Parts: sequence; C-alpha cells; structure tokens
Amino acid sequence: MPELPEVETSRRGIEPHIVDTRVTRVIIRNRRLRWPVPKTVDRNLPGSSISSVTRRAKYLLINTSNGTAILHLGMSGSVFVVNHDTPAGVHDHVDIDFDSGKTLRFRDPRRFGSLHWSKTPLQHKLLISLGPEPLDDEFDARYLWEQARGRRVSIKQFIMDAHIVVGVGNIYASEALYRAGINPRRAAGRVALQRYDTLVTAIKEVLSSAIKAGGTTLRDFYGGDGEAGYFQQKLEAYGREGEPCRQCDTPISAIVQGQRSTFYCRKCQT
DNA sequence: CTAAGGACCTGTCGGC
DNA sequence: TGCCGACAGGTCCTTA
Repeated sequence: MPELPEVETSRRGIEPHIVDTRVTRVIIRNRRLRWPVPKTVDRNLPGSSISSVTRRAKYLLINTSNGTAILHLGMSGSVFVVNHDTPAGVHDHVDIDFDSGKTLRFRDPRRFGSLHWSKTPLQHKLLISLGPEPLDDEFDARYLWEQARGRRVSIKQFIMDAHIVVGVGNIYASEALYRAGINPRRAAGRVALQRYDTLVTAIKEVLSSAIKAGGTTLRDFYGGDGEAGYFQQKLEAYGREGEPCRQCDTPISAIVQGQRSTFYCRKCQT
C-alpha cells in the first residue's frame, strides 16, 4: 500500500505521460470507493486539459483547466498509464482517457481510496486541516515538540496523525523511530526537544531515501511506470520480527499500537 | 479537547 | 488440497 514515497513515485511516474493532453472520456466502473465518486468528476474532467500532477499529503492532485481531481490511493490503490485498448481488470474502477491515446487507470482492490473534484483542492474538507509536509522546512523539531505538549498518545501514533504531520505511514513510522532510537510506546509529550530533532531528521531521511529508491514494494505496489520500488531492501525494523537488530543483535520485537503493527528494538530504542 | 476503538473491503498467507 | 482466521501500505467517524 502506498505511503508518501509510493504516492510521490506514482506522481512522478504518471505526470509526464498526461501533462498537456486533453481528457476525451472518463469511465467510472464502480463509484463505491471510500466515499461515492461524485458526478462532478465525470462532469468536469472531459474536455479539460492537464496542467500538472501535484501531491498534498498522500493525495494526488490532477490539476486541469477546469479544476482538480483529488485522488487518494487508500491501502491498496495504484494508478498507471496504459493504452486505450488495454482490457480492464475487476478492480480497475476508473479510467481517464486522453487525446494522446493513453489512459490513466485507477485500480484499488480494497476500495479504501477516493476520488473527489474541487476548484480549490487545498480548501477541500479532507485537505484543509492537514499538518505540514514532512519534507518542508516548517516541519521541524520545535513544531513537533510544541504539538506534543500534554499529549499522552504514543509517539508512534502521534507521528502517524496526519493532522500533526502528513505522510508518515505505518512502515516509515517504525523505521524513523528505529533510526532515532526512540521507543514507539513512549508518550509523545515525554519526548525531549533534542530527541525530536533526531526524530525529525530521521523522518526526513527515511522518506527522502525511500522516494529516491522508488518506494517500498511489499505486495503489489508499482509506480506509474510499472516498476517495483526498491526500498524494502533498506528496511531496518518493519517486518523484521525475530530477526537481529542491525545495531545490537537483539531480536526485533513486534507489538500492536492503535491496531497497527509496530516493529522496534527493545534495547536500542528508549 | 483527547484517546480508543470500529468501520470500510478484498486478497493473501500460514497453519491444520 | 481445502478451509479458516489473521493480517495488510489509510484515515474518518463515533463514543466516552
């Protein structure tokens, strides 16, 4: 499933194929995604031309001359470019056809993804109250520390809260905390400012190196060009239960927090 | 306001 | 092999 590096990899994969082309047709085979796909999508897209594909948090923003399609990939979604005549599979819910002969296809077996339309996407209900982008300069130790005052929630769930900072999903939360040497169960309000500095650096590093590697492929993720990501080879904590910590050889522990798996070293992470 | 749990949905994997 | 439960990359909503 896509975390921020996978979404960014998808963005970079599809943008060059669809920018400056005109939408000729939209096919929605199943409107029942996380929220029903509104008619405004297929009403406004045809005839528009694509100006850019940008990203806010894990949302892809397909910007056109008429407005913006807001696409979220959920847990199992992917987008890729095919030719018009490529047969659609059972989970291929949306096609956007272009005058170039290409089609942008959205596939999502679990249907936790979503598709919306807006003239002012950043003001959209789902985007307006999101936290800063993790790779922006405004996301720093002071900001995180201030947000954490009085918070008893675990640091792992805290950094996964998109209203605090966007784009830190379940894999990279474990990875960043491992690299920062912080116990994922520690209360957010009980992490010192200095350790937030280490954590912010770790988050930025783990996300940017994952983007550089083209994302992490676990099961079925592929970037817009159909290429697998290679970050999985660099994972140090996630999915390594029982395997030796690369620092101290202690077996990596697996716990559950907020109904999500967390992996960490109980010796290195305090 | 915070924190915790449920909800949405399908596919895959491990164990018996 | 076949069946069945556990689990999977997200995040909104409800409840207390």
